[in-house]
Amino acid sequence: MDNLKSKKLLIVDDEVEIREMIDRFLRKEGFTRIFHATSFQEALDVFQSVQPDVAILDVMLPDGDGFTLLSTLRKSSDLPVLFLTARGEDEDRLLGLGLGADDYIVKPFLPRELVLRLMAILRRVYAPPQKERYPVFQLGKREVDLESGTVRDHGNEWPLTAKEHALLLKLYENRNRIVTSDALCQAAWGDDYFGYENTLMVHIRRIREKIEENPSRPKFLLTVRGLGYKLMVRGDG
Amino acid sequence: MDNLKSKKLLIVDDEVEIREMIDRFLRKEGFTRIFHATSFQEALDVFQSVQPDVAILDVMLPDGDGFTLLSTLRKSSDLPVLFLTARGEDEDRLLGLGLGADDYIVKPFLPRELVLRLMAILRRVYAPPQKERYPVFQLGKREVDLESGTVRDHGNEWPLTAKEHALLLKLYENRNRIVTSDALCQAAWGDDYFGYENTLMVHIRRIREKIEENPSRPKFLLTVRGLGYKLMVRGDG
DNA sequence: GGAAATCTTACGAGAACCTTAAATCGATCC
DNA sequence: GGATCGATTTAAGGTTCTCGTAAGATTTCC
Repeated sequence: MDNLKSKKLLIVDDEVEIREMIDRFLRKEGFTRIFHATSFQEALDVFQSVQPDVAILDVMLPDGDGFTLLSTLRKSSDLPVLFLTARGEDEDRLLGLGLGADDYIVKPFLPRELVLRLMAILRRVYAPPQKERYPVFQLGKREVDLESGTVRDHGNEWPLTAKEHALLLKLYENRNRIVTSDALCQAAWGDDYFGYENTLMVHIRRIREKIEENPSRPKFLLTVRGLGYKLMVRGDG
Repeated sequence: MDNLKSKKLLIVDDEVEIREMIDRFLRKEGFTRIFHATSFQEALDVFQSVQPDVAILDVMLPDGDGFTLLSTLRKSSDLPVLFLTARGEDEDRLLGLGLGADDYIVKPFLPRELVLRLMAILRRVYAPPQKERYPVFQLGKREVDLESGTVRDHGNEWPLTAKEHALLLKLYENRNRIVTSDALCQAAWGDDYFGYENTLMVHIRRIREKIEENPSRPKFLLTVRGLGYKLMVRGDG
């Protein structure tokens, strides 16, 4: 999330107070790379030289308007743009958004709102769409889907609880290797847990009841006496 | 996008210089099929013969006004229209837009602006309707249509509220995966929400009442204790 | 055989979640 | 500028299910 705040911003507005106000507020919010431009021409120059990641454009500029600037920019880039304007009429809004602006703020506005909308744009454009955050893998006939938190086998389906999910994730991340009981406890309870040893065993048992055909003779989640446990997974790396 | 520039334009204005100026500028922008009319009557004739795709109408004409012309045209067609006028009063604007004009430009104007607004109209009217913005999917017997914001089952139909829509969208975007309560709250309320945990639960319940046959024994929108919720959807990827 | 490590099962506390109703908010219409 | 209606939030009591504990059973290894 915070890497979004290291993106390069370009503010184009001919009014110094507004620019400074925005700049101050954005810096207070954690943005560091803020560039300014006062006019249409200067905006194009700065755009060339700094290659900003997002622009905040005033509609009214001394030597042209923001709409025209946007459509000029759009010929060579798809820079995300937030419009800033005193004119709040619907047509203007349509025009701006039709040209491919990403958002539109009418003056006067709350600085807070500007930041929120800006962050929304940055997230939308630059935040990598997180897919497949959790692994899905096969254990013999059964599929362990940490994505949806279930173990499946034909028609059967066993849901995993939060603790089981955390433990299985840790085990899978270290698959085919020994994971100490300490490491497992840490994964499920955090650093500062001092419960009974037995608690972990009970959870291991519960996991085995879901992933093993015969929980008492485990084939995948194996005990390593004196050390911990290991999850044997073949294939897929 | 460029095929929009092959649309037939009709310019109705009694001042030759203005017509010529617009004509020249539009041709420079790539428009090729531009027709002219000088009066109310001529406009109707040209309209009959060339069947333009969009019209730029001056409000003041020697033998009538643009508003009347528009309402005459509207009897037999829904030709998109951009008004051009020296009178910028709000009533005129309202009158024009009320009659179904698509946009309104006050003289003097930047030629650039005219083009932009014209393109905006053309895009709006002639651009192929962009495909569904929101998903429509099946949950058992019921169809969840986020495009129209309804859940249907045979004759029955349940409308979705704004919050329900936002939550269902987030859930569907992450279908078959666990979505944390935090992520759901963020989707429905934004980053800076500090309401009660319970609020989310109440909304989940409402959604279940619409998408589940037995809301108390959900089959699709499932709770994952300690983690969040998941919407189980089969098929379609 | 005996000690240590691990397994297994059952149960209850309490957290997490559900449910319903009432209060509040907000838009729309007289 | 109220009045009204639906959407949303708050509130409070109820329910369910996870998790941790305990205690006896079993396995392993010397």
